[in-house]
Amino acid sequence: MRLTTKGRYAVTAMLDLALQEGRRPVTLQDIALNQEISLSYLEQLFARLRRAGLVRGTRGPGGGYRLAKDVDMISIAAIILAVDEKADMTRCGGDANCQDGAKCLTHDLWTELSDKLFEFLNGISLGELVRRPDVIAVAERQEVVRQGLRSGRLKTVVVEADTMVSASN
Amino acid sequence: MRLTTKGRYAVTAMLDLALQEGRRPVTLQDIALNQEISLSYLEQLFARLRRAGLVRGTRGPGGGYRLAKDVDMISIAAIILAVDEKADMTRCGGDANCQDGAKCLTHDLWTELSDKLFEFLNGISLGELVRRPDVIAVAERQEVVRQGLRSGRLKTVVVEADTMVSASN
DNA sequence: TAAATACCGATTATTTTACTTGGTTTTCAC
DNA sequence: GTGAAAACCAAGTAAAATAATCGGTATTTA
Repeated sequence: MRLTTKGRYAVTAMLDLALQEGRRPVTLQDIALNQEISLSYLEQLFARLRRAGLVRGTRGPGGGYRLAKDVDMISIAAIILAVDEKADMTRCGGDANCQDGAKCLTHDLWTELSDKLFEFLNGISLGELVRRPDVIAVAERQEVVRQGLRSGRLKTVVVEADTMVSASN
Repeated sequence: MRLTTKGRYAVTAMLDLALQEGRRPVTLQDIALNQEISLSYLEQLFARLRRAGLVRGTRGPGGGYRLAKDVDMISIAAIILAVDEKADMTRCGGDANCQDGAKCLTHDLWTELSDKLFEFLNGISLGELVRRPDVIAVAERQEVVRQGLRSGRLKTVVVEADTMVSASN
């Protein structure tokens, strides 16, 4: 189990998707603007997420990405594993024998810790994070900003968004 | 909160120290052989660990490193934070405002997740890992191997160690 | 048919990780 | 005191991972 900014990008992007489930698919362009990350890098990440069966992409105008499963069936661990390399991290080649034949103790201890960490992150789903009470309001505000970004009128729309929020509350 | 091989090196090295608490200090040379990692890189990691107040070094022959606190007072999280850079990972510069003035929702969600992860790793101490029942025996075997490494007779000593283990049980 | 999107592969730039080198200090044992 | 074993230190380099760039093709909608 590894956890780097790469994993963070993946998780936050997936959160982005989760926050808009039921609406139209989310484009990578959207996320790229949102997350301030290059479009092409996102494509690379989403290629992995798709291969891992976590998202489904639809092409053409109005297309984008949707979650491939229910938000509660997607764990943080699954997302991180999807974008990480083999995540070997053991240098003992997987078999529990290293150090010239003697069993590697610290390796075992690390593996145990790593397993605990996996279980922990595997126990947290996207749904769990997204269903927080205070999240909804901000999500709606973001939806407005998002539409603004799409129409290309950034600066002004942000201001409009602020007003519209107090209206929609 | 980040978790890379760098963190793993630090944690396993600290485990190495924890396993030998009460005996003579552990030299980085020892750990370098054990962990198959360069001595100088270990020095860099231990410089951070020392600055973080997690280990104490004593110079001269017979010197080495000891834990600066009780094994139960050293959390995995503390070790990882010690060797990591500032671990910013937010790209929002710490203040919770980003995305052109609108509050960054996914950033908040990530922060929350990251906090949970920290608490989790902060709740696990070196002592907790090291006190596992099956650990003791292997630790003793390792002690023999370790002495062998010091005397430079690696191959033979590993075989000896195996016999000595069955004797010492 | 044009535009918007996913999808793809190769290359490059940047950053981080890990190693190398060549020291100095401190301390122990002789 | 002298020599060796260790921590300590700093600068530079190599290797790997991360992130960005470029230049496309394939699909779908309007």
